[in-house]
Amino acid sequence: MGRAPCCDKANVKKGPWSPEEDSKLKDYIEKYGTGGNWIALPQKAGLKRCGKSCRLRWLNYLRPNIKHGEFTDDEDRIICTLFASIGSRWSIIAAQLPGRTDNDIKNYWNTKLKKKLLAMNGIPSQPQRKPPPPPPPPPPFSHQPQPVSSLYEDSTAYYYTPFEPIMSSAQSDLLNNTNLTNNSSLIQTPESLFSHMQYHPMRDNFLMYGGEPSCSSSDGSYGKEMKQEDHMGFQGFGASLDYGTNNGVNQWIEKQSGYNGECPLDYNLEDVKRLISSNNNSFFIDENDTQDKAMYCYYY
DNA sequence: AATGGAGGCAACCGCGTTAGC
DNA sequence: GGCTAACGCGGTTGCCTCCAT
Repeated sequence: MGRAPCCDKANVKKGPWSPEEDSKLKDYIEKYGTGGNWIALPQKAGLKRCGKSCRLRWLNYLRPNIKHGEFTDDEDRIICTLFASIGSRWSIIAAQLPGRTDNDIKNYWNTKLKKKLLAMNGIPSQPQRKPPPPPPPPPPFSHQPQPVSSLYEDSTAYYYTPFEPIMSSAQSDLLNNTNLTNNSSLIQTPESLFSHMQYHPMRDNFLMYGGEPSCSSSDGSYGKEMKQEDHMGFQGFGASLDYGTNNGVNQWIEKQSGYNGECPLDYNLEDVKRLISSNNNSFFIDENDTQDKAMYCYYY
């Protein structure tokens, strides 16, 4: 038995929005707000649309202060850096880019930025090679012995790479043949990154992202406070982060997830993540440490 | 000028999560 | 605590435009 439809599909208009519909929706929301109920809104506003469709239209297009058009270099950097550390969590990334929506960023990444990054490193956007043969199934929780990762530290937070590269020899070759360190313009230091992001490492036991309501289609949910008890996993490559309690200390906990297809990325995407993360030497890490790193935060 | 392919983007779909009862 | 409706998110689809042939 499938999920009940959110609306009566037969009596709902689909497809591109007309200016009249836009106007109706905008006028209604500006007058009455969303009322916290998107399902009921289209009827009240005189629209033959699904509530979800109205919500998406409002959040991605009609809302005030939405930015359309070219992304700046700074925005490119933030997207790349966050993608390397948290993957395709577009709503979180969008929360760091005022005026941008997650849909916008997702489209931009998929159509332009990914190619731009690959091109910078001389990698064709479509794989020219056959995918490596599937690795033998690893024993449960098998993982290359890893040195204890040191942490990038500032006064309040630590940054750590959650994705120790686990790669096939072909992938390794790819990286070795890729001169990344000369092409790090898309990458930046945590200091500059977080200063741009208005990152608030700690405020009254809440982790804060963003200094103003975001334009993500999460309706600002990621610009809101994340309670400590929230279990928000930051998945990286080969590992993920969970916010939880360890020995009575609330902290981001690294969880090994292995390279087993949980992250259904194609090779290009993985390549990109490695390209970015392998560049971490120049931006995410303690200068005195040579290990790959990304973001990892402990809070006390 | 016609046509086919590629790229870009808006919108939809389905599922996990959350909140209210 | 369980159920259900609604929300939020990421992946995917489909349409439109541009460009090369």
